[in-house]
Amino acid sequence: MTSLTQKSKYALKALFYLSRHYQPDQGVQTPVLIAELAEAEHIPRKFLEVILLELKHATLLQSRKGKGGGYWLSKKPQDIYLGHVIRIFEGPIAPIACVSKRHFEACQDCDDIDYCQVRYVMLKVKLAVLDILDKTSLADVLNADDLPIML
Amino acid sequence: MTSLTQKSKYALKALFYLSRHYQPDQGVQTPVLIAELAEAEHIPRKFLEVILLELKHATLLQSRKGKGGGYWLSKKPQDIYLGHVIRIFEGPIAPIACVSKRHFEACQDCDDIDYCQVRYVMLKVKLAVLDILDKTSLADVLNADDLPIML
DNA sequence: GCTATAAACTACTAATCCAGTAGGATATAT
DNA sequence: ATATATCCTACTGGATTAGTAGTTTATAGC
Repeated sequence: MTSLTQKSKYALKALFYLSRHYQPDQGVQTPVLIAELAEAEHIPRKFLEVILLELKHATLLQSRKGKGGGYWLSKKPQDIYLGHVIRIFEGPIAPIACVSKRHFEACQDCDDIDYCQVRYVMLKVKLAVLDILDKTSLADVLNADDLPIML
Repeated sequence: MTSLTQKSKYALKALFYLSRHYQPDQGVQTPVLIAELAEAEHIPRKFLEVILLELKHATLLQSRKGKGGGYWLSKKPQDIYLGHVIRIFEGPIAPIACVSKRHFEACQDCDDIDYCQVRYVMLKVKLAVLDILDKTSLADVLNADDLPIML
């Protein structure tokens, strides 16, 4: 349960990398090469290409082709939320479709959706997850003061 | 992300059903037929067979064959936690293996696991989910006073 | 002991998703 | 023109999901 795909993980790693290279006080950003990013984060290059392209189509990134080209964030790291990123690659963040707001779908086997015990719990899970992912930006994580992680 | 399989959902529905049929003050429980459960909860019968068997092997259920046979809970609904059930069917409840306690595995692409931003966030997600699933029993849900659900 | 009942078990399948890869097309700077 | 670097489409092998089919074993009642 609750598993993150490699694709989403790579996307987040790429965005964190680009966030670290973000220049706050300049309008124009220095592009980062796919090749550089792939090597630095140990992401298969061709796979990363596809991922960055999807992020661009989702308007989180901008790019330029040819010499001096590459990718950069289209907005500030504090304005990019993890929930948004994950939704791009994995669709709705809901353990079950009947608790999704925008992609709601009722279970075929459900008699009374308002009293379904499974739905009751999964709604709580969803809200707890969204409370993290939709409130945490790339910048929040980079500036976190409770690091290193201790399990 | 965070998606529940049909199998887990059916398992939970079956357990809630058996909880409703649990007789608190008696040592001996009245068996419930697979066929009855399948019809009442609209679960494919053969699939449910497999599911109940797995729950039995996980010691959450007991059963008897032949006439007068069926399935019943091997312990009280207040002693069966949702996290346990979900782990039986889906394995570890962790968005990524590097935040799992018992099934820990490091990412191959990770340079410094203690400062990994992805891991940092996914640990928070995991803790939030476990805080619900490992603290909520079947009985807790059946006795919930915040029903019906309002999205 | 025979018969009906009901769970137990093994093995298979079709469809979907995941984690990439291959190869060429297009845009840009010099 | 040429080198550089992104853009785009299509594909592949493996794993997982949601079941189904068919047979075997245990049990209760007569």
